[in-house]
Amino acid sequence: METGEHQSSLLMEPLPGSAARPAGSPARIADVAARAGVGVATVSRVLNGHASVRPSTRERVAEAIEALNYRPSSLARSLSLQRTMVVAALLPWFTNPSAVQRVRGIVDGLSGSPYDLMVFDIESEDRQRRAFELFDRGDRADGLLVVSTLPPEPEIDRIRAAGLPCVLVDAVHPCLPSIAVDDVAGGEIATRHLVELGHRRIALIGDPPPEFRFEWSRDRTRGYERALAAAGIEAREEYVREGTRLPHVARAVASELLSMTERPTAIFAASDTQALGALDAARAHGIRVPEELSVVGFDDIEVAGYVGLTTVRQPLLESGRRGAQLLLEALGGLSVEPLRELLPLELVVRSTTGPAPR
Amino acid sequence: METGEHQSSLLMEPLPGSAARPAGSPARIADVAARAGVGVATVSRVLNGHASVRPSTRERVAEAIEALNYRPSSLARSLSLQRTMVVAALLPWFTNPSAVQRVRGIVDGLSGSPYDLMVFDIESEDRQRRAFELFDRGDRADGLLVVSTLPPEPEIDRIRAAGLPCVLVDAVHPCLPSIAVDDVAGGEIATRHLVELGHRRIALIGDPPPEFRFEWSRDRTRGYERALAAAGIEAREEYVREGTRLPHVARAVASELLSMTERPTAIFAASDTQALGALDAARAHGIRVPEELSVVGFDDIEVAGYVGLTTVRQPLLESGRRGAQLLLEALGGLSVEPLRELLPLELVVRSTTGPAPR
DNA sequence: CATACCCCGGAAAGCGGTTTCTCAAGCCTC
DNA sequence: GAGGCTTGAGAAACCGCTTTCCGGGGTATG
Repeated sequence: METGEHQSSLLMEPLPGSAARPAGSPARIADVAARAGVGVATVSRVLNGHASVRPSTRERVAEAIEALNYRPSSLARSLSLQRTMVVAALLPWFTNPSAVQRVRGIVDGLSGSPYDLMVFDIESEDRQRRAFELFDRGDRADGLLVVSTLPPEPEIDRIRAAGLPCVLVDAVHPCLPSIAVDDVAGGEIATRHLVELGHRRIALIGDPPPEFRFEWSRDRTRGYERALAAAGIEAREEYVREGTRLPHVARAVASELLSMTERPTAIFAASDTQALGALDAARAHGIRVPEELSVVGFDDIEVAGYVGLTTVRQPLLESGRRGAQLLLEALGGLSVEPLRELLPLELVVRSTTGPAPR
Repeated sequence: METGEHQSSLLMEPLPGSAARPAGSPARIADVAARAGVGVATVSRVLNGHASVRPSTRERVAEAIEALNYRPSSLARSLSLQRTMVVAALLPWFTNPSAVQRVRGIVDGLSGSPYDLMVFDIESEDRQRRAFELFDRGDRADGLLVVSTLPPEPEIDRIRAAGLPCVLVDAVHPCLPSIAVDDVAGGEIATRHLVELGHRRIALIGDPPPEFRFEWSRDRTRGYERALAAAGIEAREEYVREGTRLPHVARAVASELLSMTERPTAIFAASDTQALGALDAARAHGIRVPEELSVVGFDDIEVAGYVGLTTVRQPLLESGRRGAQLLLEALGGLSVEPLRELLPLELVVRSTTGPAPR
């Protein structure tokens, strides 16, 4: 008796055709094949419109697919094909206004292409690690857009080793193509504007030091210092502050500045978000803008227009679009050199800057 | 001679250990196993901390992993495990402010959980179809959050058939748990506010008819009509307009309203975005707000505070957070009934509404 | 000294597809 | 009517990992 089921395969084989599976689980290609009375290869051929399948056979397969409400597993498909038709965008703080704008550009640049976009948040160190674990082998996505952050060095190695196309947006690395702006120049433009308005006591609110290896805030600071030097103004350490972009943090930092005995007459914020915090703080202190205090931001996010914020505009949307285009080219087989592409900056003067108070 | 290589496997086997592969491709588990002189099963055991592996063996494997810079393919892993540790959020217009806010809530609700979030845009019909093709079998993500849209009916069937946990946010369906607000009540609140200020000629700017099976705009319209009826005000068809949320569209629609011979004294916009468009249009027409025109929005997005827009606040962030929580519960094995959870609404009066002009 | 048991670790069977290889028909031509 | 070519379709290898199953070698026990 026992020996009767030694191999078992012959006994089990006939079953899987119909209701043999846990019932809850979706149909597999084998189920379809069984129902249509053909081999799995044929079903696959029908699915992918490959080669020649006799119309009558195709019909039978189509019916089986319909009847079983079958849809191939995109995961298994990707594994087999070594291709996902997905590109991933990895970005920290992906809910902040400028990031959103870049994503919008990416969506735009990808529209019409056969690739789908997956956006991945890497708010924390932990998520960052996990994001790269998911994507750096290139099996979850065919291409990567890394926005406003730099992958850890080992990840860069892995990405290059895997031959995974990757474009940086708002970040720069010698080994990878990137879309960015000249942050030093940007810092200079903003600061020079203030200098030309007669300001001498100019403060700066920057981002905290490189979490996520994020360096542009430092570059903007360098531009700020350079512009001050050019105007023969002494850079005062106590006028340079750092804080995250969280609204209340930015406000608190600005508030400190405005509480100083010799308070600045102008503030250059490394982002519009922080500039808005500064405006808030000024209002709270009863300081009039721009009569008593000038504020310049950076980015030109949508709100900036609404509140009349003077700012350095960078083409956020364009950066995403361009990054997507570059990535598509790389995916299309064109070899993209680690080119550093710079987008233009532009001072947008609105109503938060004015002549220095005398 | 020919017969010598009949099976080939014995001849080929020894090679894959080292440089046999295309060189560009990342190491596989077999490569690690070969280098460590163990079987793949052992490598897997080491990777997953499973069962007992002799320390010395573990060490050898670890070295091989290190040397080859190996990382398991998350794709293959998911296929084998039938689990991805990823939840997907599908949403249309995911770059619009209220959606962003909800996503922020989702991120928040998921933080601390072992699940990663993938955000997927379904701007167009096409993308929507593709998104569900990717996710409805549950092999790309373990759970779904569908935001501000309703999956097509066949997709809902498939999702349920696959036993894929799915929570709706800002949308309602009898078969799925959902987080939403009472849009009818919301429309009523906004409109009643205007009525109480003495307005009689109250216009409405709503969303275009159900693309993506999106119905709340209609509900808000119903609330608007109900409030008018309650006040004994005749609903005038020409005061009810529709348009997308694109800034210039909203502005154009509002502009039409403001050009009417008997123009409305108040506008209720079905979203803040559209309300902002209306404010823009008013400015262009030289119409003072709120003296000559009152405007009420819906959502209370961040900008609303900055520009002083009166609006009906819905807990955007909370909706995302709650949705994520519900999904996590479902993923944890708790059976979540298709419960319709309603979040509270609140009128926020700022400076764009005032007494009707006499 | 032989037997039982435990600890390790290898072989192999999935997971759900795609694709190559191979072979059986069917058709055409000479 | 036989041989070559095309067409159609199944078997099996493969994508890269997990896990079950099973056997070999060591130690403890009778």
